Amino acid sequence: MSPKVGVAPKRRAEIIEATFFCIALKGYSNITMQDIADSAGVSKGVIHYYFRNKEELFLSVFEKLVRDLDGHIARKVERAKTPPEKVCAIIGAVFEKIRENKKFQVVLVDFWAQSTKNPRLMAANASQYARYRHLAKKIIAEGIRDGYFKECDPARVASALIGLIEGFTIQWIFDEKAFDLVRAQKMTEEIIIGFLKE
Amino acid sequence: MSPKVGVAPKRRAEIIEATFFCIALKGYSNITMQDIADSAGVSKGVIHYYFRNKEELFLSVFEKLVRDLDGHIARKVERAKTPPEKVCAIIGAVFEKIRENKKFQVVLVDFWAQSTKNPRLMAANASQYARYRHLAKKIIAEGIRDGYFKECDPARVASALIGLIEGFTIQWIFDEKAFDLVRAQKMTEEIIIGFLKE
Amino acid sequence: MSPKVGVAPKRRAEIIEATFFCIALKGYSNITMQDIADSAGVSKGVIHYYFRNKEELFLSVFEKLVRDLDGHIARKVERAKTPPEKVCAIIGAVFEKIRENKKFQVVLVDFWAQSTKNPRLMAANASQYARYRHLAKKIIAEGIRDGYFKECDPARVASALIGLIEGFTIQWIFDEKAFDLVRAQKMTEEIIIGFLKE
Amino acid sequence: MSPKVGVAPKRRAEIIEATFFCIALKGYSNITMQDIADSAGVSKGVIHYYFRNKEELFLSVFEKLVRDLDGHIARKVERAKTPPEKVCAIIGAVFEKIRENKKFQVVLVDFWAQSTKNPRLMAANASQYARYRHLAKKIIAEGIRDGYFKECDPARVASALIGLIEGFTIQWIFDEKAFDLVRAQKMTEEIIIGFLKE
DNA sequence: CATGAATGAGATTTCATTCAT
DNA sequence: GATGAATGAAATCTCATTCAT
Repeated sequence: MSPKVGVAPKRRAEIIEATFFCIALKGYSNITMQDIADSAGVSKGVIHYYFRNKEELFLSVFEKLVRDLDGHIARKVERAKTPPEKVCAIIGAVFEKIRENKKFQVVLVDFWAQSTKNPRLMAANASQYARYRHLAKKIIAEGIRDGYFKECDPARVASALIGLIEGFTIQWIFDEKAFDLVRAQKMTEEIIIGFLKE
Repeated sequence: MSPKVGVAPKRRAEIIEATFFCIALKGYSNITMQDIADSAGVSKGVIHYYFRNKEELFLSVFEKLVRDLDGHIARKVERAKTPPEKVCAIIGAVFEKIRENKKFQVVLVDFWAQSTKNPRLMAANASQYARYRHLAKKIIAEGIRDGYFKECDPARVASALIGLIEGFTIQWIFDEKAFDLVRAQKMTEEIIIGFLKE
Repeated sequence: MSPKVGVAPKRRAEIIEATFFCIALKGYSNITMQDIADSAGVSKGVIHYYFRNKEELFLSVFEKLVRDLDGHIARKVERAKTPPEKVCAIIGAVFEKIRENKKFQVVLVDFWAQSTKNPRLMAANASQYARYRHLAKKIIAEGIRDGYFKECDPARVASALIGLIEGFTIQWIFDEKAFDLVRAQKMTEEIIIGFLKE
Repeated sequence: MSPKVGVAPKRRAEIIEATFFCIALKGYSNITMQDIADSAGVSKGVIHYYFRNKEELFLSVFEKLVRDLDGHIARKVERAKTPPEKVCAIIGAVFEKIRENKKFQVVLVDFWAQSTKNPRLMAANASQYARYRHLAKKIIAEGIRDGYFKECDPARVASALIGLIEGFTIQWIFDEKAFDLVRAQKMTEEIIIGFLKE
């Protein structure tokens, strides 16, 4: 029957959210704990009460990011029926996420850069992409088996699929006006589905 | 450019080289001027003699990086004769560069991340990709005109080409064993040339 | 004494006990209230309920320490009959205490060091040793009067007695294997009684 | 021909000296780097320029302390001729040091207390006393061999000698007025030499 | 040209203490 | 009585930059 119980998880989430916005705004290594505290509307001490240190906090932000994207992709893929639809679901899920919140990709790139110094982050990045490739590979293999796609190496096409998505979004965050993101998404589908169907 | 150019270009180049290695090793925002001084075998003071400040130095490193890659691509493209060969020259140039020196891409990603905070870097990144897209677009347009490629939007295919290259290399730096880079290069050619030839 | 005494003496005693163990383990100024709370199995808040602040708590630990040792010595001395036996009782009491619990001396040294900053502690330390010297002096004077000991300055021999005990135990806590504590005790008796009997 | 060369060792020594005074004044764990900086008349940064961190600095202070005392004892012992004179030289050296600078012992006790937490300090303390015991043991053994002292265990008497010295000085720093330090020194000689000669 | 000692602002982190529940 | 979330002051440490020599 202790007081304030139940506040903790909410407060944790708030701090993670605030940190996400700060990273998007100023970049991973330019934020101070004070920035985060101000943004979350709490005192500096509170952040260390919930997170052992800066690295722990940032890792939590990254985990939430990945969990969100994973969930979004999974839900979209689940709803799709045929393998081609599922491939498009993956593509659509990522492009949508970026389109609806450009910060998403900005923060992701920041995490990429930090992984040089942080082995845990490096491993997390590696496993994230491995997971996406694995998902894509499974769908493509299924498509080949069921006659939707031509005979090819599913693993390699999976890498290309993930690569094409990331490659487009990267270019886009540096220059939003370079091309239209919706068209980039269609182009991705066209190229990958085109390649798979012959 | 930067001040005091011409005083001792060799020393300048050495410092830039040392900085490049340091970034690759520890990441942009984890290096100290002391790290760089140690790596270059000079005193801390001397770095400030050649570069106004840390940002100036890092920008010089970035400029050199881009200049190197630009030159490498240009030389390879020049040697190619037909548009398809030229497209493959671009692909080959980048993949080769990464393969021969993984640090290259690592440092590049680091610069990407820093551009959130640094408008000059953001602009430099944007213009780099714009330049590559422009080069690719020109070649593709030429290919369409000369009947090598099917009718399509050269700009969009150019974006896809650059995106696919970057997407592959990004995945690779997180996990070298995820796939073979030479095969990724072939896959890129296959997908893009396949798409262009229908 | 301290406020709120009598509210729950058992809880108070538990906290003092836990604090004693923490000091022995990590040292006076390296412990946090959290350490103590964890060790006592209570919440941080409760400590401040029983003790105004950290200093008050630490002083209580010191007081208990001294009270324990005083009682132990008094009981042993009381049981002894002749002055030489009483001198040996003092020696035996302290050595026994240290032997049975090395932490005892470790914590004591820690309190010594803190007295530089804390006048109350300084006074407490001074009075503790004054008390022991006084006790020893009284016994020695009695021994001289009753013909057990040769004519000498009881106060000075008392200082030497206390000094020899402390000097041995100090060396021993730094290196248990330097010498055997039982033999050190015998040596103390031999030297002091030998000196007193000429 | 670089400037300011030669300043470094002097500055290092100054900081060590200032730290020593601060410890004597406020105690090991109550000093801040700012206190030391102020006392040394330099900026906070300078201290970290010369010493990696607080622990490193404090260890340097301790080393200097020990080095000073060691040298002082060695010089006095060297000048003495017979074993009894050498024993008195050890006793005199330590008592003199404390008498001429009470801070010496205060700081030493502080280091003792810190050794609970710091294994390096613990080892240093242990080795310091082991060294003193070894020196005393050698002298006593020599004295026995040459007929100056009665047959006895030199190691145990050495421990007693060191113990008696430390025990006296400890009591004295808590209460200067408890007894006269010169008389304590004489008492130490009387007791130890008395014991050794019969 | 070159050095490296010095600075000082600012970052992370710790922790005794308070207080609403 | 008891909890643990919250505070904020203060401590350690880092580091780009300056500058006398």
